[in-house]
Amino acid sequence: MSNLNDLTPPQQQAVEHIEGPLLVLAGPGSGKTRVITRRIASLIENGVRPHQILAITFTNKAANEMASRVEDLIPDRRVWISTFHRFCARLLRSRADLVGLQSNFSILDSTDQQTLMRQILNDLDFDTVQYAPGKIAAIISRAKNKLQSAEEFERARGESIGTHLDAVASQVYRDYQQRLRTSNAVDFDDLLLHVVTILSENPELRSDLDERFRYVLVDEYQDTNLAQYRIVAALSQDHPNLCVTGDPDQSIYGWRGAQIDNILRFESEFPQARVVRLEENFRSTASILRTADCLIANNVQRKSKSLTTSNPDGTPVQLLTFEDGHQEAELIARRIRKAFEDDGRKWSDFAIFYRVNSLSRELEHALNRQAIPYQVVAGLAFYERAEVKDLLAYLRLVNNRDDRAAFLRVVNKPLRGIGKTTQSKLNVWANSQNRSLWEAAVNAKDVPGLSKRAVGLLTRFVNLIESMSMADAGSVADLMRTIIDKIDYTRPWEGSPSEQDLQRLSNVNEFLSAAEQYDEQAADERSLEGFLETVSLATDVDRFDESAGRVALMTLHAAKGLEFPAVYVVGVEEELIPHKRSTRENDPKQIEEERRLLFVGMTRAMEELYLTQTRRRAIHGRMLETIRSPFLGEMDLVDVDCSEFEWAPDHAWISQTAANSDLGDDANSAAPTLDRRKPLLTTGAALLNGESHAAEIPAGFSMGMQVRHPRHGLGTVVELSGFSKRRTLTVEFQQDGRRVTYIASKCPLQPVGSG
DNA sequence: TTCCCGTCGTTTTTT
DNA sequence: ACGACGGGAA
Repeated sequence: MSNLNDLTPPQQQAVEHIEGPLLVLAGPGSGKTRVITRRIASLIENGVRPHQILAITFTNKAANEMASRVEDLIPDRRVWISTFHRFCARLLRSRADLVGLQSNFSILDSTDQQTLMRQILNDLDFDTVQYAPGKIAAIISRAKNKLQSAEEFERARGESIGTHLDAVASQVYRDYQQRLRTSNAVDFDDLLLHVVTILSENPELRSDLDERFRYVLVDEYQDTNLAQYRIVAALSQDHPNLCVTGDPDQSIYGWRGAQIDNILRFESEFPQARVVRLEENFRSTASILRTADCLIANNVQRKSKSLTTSNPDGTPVQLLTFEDGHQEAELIARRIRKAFEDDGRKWSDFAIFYRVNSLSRELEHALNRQAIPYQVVAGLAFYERAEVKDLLAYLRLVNNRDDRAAFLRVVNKPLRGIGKTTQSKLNVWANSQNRSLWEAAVNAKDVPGLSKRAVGLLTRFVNLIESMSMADAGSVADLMRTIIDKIDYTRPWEGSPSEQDLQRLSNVNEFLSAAEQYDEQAADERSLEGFLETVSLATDVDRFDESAGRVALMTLHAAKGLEFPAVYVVGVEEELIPHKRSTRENDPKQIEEERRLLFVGMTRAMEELYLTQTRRRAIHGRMLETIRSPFLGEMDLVDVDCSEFEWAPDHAWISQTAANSDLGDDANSAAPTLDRRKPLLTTGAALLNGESHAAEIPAGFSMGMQVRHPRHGLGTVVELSGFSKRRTLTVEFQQDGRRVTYIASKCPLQPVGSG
C-alpha cells in the first residue's frame, strides 16, 4: 500500500475512495491531476484490474500527461486513458456496422465540414453569403450536441418560432448527414452521437461495456455536453463507480454545448455520491488567489467554495493602463525583457492571455522588436496548410475510397483535366444514386453526359489511387513517399528559390517526419487508419511545448490547465472581457461564463499577475475609445498608469540593450512609436548579440523543426540540449544527410515557416 | 481553368 | 486591417 502522507486529508479521501460515485470539486491549482493519477494507482493496488479502468479527458495533452504520470506510479499497467473523441472513435471502429458505417470511416475536420456545407447550400440554391456555411455548421453542431437528429431538429423547430437560418439549417442537416453516410465519414460531433446511439439501441452491448469499464473517471466534468453525459452515464449504470472531477467555476465552453448542470446536478443524479472538495491551492500567491476569488464570488450560478492557500502573499495584482494597444504590447514586451535581464526570469516563465486571437498580432510585433522568443498557441494549424491537406486527402482516399471531401480535394490536383464540369456531373449522379463520388468515378461510363475523354481521365485517376493503396504495407511514411512520387507532388517547387516554395517543401518534409514519428511510436500496431485518426484528432494546443523556453501567447480558452509564474491578461475591457457577443442578449449566464473565463486566466498565475486595459483600441482597423470592464470593479487591484510613458531611450526602466535598439532607429523620429521597419529589428537585436542577423536568434528551435543554413541549405533539427546560452542543437542537412551541431545563440540557422 | 479584384464579415473552438 | 469567397475576365 502506497504512502499517502504527502496528501492533504481531502486529497486522501478522494484517492482512497473505491466503490460508488465520487464527485471531486477541485479548485484551481488544488492538485487535481495528482489526485486522479494517485487514485488510479490506488485502485490497482486494491485489486482492480487495469483494463477495467477508463479515464477520460478532453485534450490529448491532458490524456498524455495523465498516462505518463500513471506510468511513473505503476509502470506497465494498461489503463485506458483517452480523450472523449478518441475513445468514441475506437469504440465506433469496432461496431461501425451498428450505425451503418464501415470501420475505416473518415473523420472530417471543421474545414471539410464547412466545405461540405457550402456544397450542399449551393446544390440547394441557397446564398452562401446570407447563409454562411460556418453559421449553418454551428447550428447543426448545436443540435447534435443536444442529441437532435435532423428529423428531431425539424420537429423541435416547428414548435418554436425559429429563424430563417434555422429553417435552412434544418434542410441542410438532412442532406449533410446523407452525404456523410455515403462518404463513410463522420464529423467530430458524430463520433459522440453515434456512440450514444449504439449504447442506447444495444442494451447487451451497453451492459458488456459497463461491465468491462467498471471504473470510469472523467476529468473536467464541467465541460461535458449532453452526449458526453449520456455516454458516461451509460457506462456507469450497473457499476456506478463513476468518478468525476472538475470545477464549475472553470466551465468556459457553454457556447459549445457544455452543460455546467452536469456537474451541478451530479449529487442529485447519484444520491449515494461522495463529494470531496479540494479547496487548498498550491499554485498561486495569496494575493492572486484572493483577487480571483473576489471576482468569481460575483457569479450566482455556482457551488460556493472557499479557496485557501498557505502560500505567501506575494506582490499584489496590478491593473496596468495604457494609452492604446500598441503601447500595451510594447511595454509588456519591455517589462518581460527587463524581468529576464534583472530578475533572472526565464522566457518560459511568462504567458500572455487575450480574449480574441486578433490581439496576438500587436504583441508578436512587440516581442519581435525586443528580440524575445515566443510561441503562439493556435495561429495557422499545421494540419491546415495546403500541402499537408493535399497529401492527407490522398491518404484518406486510400484509406476510405468513399471519402467525398478527400476525393474532391485531389481529383484534379495536380491538374489532370478533371474540372468543374466533370466533377459536377459526377456529383449529380452520385447524389441521385446515393452513391459516393468514388463509385461515380469507377462507373464513369454510366454517368450521363460525360465525354469519352473525361471517362478515360477518370479511369486513370481510379487506377492511380488503386496503385497507391497497393503500396500501403504498414509504414505510413513509405506510403506517403510513394504518393508524393507518383504524383510528382514536389516537382514544381524543387530548386525554386522563392520563399513560398521553400515553405511548401518544408511543410511536406515536416509532414513526412510526422508520419515517420507515428510509424516509430505505433510500431507493430501502426496503420494508415491509426495515423489518420491521430492526425484528425490532434489540435494546436497539443503542440504547445512547455520546454521550448519561450514566452507563451494564447487565448484565455487555451490557457486552461496550464500554469505560469508570471501572467499578463491583456485587454480587460468592456466588449472584449466580457465579450460584446455575450452582453448583447443581456443573458446573465453568458456574462457569468465571461467572468469564469477571466477567473481561469487569472488562476493560471503562480507569482505575478497583471491585468491590462487601454484607453483606445483599434478594432477591425477602427480606433475606438474603450469602456471600462465591469469585472475590474469587482476586484481590489493596484492601479498603475503606464499611459504617460514616453519612448525616450533613457527612461529609467528600459533596459540598456532595449534602449539601444531605440537609439538605433527611432531616437530622432517625431512619432512616439516604434515601427516595424526591418532595419530596426536588425539593428536592435544586432546590438544585443553582436551579430548582424539578430532577428534570427530570438526564435527558439524545436525538435523536427525545418531550418535553413545559408550555405548547407535545408535541414531538420534532430537533437536539442542545454538551455539559454548553452543551448545547442544538431541539424541533419537534406542535401547530404550530414549532422552538424550548433550553439543556438550563435548559428546562422533560420527557422523555415511559422511552425 | 485560372487569376484577379471587389465585397463582406469578422469570439472563444478541448475534438 | 485582413482574409475568404464568388463573380467575371482572360
